[in-house]
Amino acid sequence: MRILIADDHDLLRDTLVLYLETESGMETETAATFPEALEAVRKNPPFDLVLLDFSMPGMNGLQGLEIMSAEEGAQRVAIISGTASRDVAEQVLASGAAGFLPKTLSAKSLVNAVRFMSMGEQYAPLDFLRGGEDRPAHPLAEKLSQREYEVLEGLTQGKSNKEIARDLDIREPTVKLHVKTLYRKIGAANRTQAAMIAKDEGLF
Amino acid sequence: MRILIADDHDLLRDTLVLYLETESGMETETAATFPEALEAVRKNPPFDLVLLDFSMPGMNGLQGLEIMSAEEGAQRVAIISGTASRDVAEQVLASGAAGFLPKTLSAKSLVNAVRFMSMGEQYAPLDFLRGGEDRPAHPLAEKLSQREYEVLEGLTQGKSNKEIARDLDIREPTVKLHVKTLYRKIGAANRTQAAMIAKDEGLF
DNA sequence: CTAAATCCTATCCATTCGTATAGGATCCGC
DNA sequence: GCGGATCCTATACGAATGGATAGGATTTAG
Repeated sequence: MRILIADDHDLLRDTLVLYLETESGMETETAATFPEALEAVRKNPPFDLVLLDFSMPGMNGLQGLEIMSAEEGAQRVAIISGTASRDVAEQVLASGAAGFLPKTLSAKSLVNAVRFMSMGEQYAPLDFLRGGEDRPAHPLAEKLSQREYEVLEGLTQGKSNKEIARDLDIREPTVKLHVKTLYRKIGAANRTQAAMIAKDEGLF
Repeated sequence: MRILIADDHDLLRDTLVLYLETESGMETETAATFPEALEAVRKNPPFDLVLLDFSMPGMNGLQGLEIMSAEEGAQRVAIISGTASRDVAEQVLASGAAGFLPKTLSAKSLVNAVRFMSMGEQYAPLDFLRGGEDRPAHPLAEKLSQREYEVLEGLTQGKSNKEIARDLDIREPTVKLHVKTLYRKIGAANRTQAAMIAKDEGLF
């Protein structure tokens, strides 16, 4: 069982290698950047499982996942992330990844997850995905209405009011109202601040 | 030697505990949130060193550091972070923290750093602080001129062009030019996107 | 049912933003 | 010294944003 661990955090790599090799007898290889990971997969295939950090140098989020998934030498690809939200996790799983692992997982759970995934299953911590179809119970998000929350999401993507209106199928003046009211609720002075606040709070 | 490790990433806590206890014979305690850490420090003092994750629940960046530093039971406080930039690291050290540890550190370096700090020294990885008085050698930041970089910093703080102009002591039209050119360089369509990109890249 | 709360829509207007365009200053390599 | 590149400044204008205000629809509490 060969595993490639790509993460720019040395600390995390050290841990994973330690646990996976000693406790599961797996063969591990590591990379600190996305290009390094790609090189490893091409020069030294095949890997049963490739673990990619969602935010590491050269990895453009989902884009890196797509590229790695297309590699011959990478049987299965999973994403590991310390900051990503439920939204991102769902996108990752929808893209056909073998799994999504938040860094809040314990070492033991992680080893189990890796075993699980290398058997061909798709893994994600359930409590991470739970919460119905609406929004997560976030301290800040709770103050916003459904619409305002959706508008805020558009803001964080740098969209204009017009684009947001189109996406949500409402009129632009309405969007502007929601924008203004959500500024008050979260304490932002303009759209950029609103987006930064949302980002800092870990929404989206 | 008693150490408190506060981080919402189970994985990291497991690692640190493992390394510090087995390799250094230190006594460790853990917490997953800032309030938990505070409680531990109050109920079970004293700790020779408290390691705080810069972005964990309840910790408001530097604010959490200040609060913990004021605690009797916390002899020394250090910050550990996976995303923070050089700017943040400098602020942390300026606030009198015992050290700043990026998560890109290897497990071995980290154990050494903890030992170093618990001897009363101030620690930070040199290559993290190096780079003179200008900007870090960031892949994205390198493409920007000094001015553009400064303007981008203002953008990430949600400032208006006028405010940025005042802060940098240049005219507003100039700011607008810098804003426009940096859009092209980093691939942003508007100021919010520029701010989000800068944030994602870990600048500031 | 009535009233309050919430959400969607809308108009008006001042400010800010984004872009085009252009002249002048400074520093560099040749 | 003389291009050439880079940076700062500036003007002008259309587009987008932010704020005030108000009416109608829907839901919820009493």
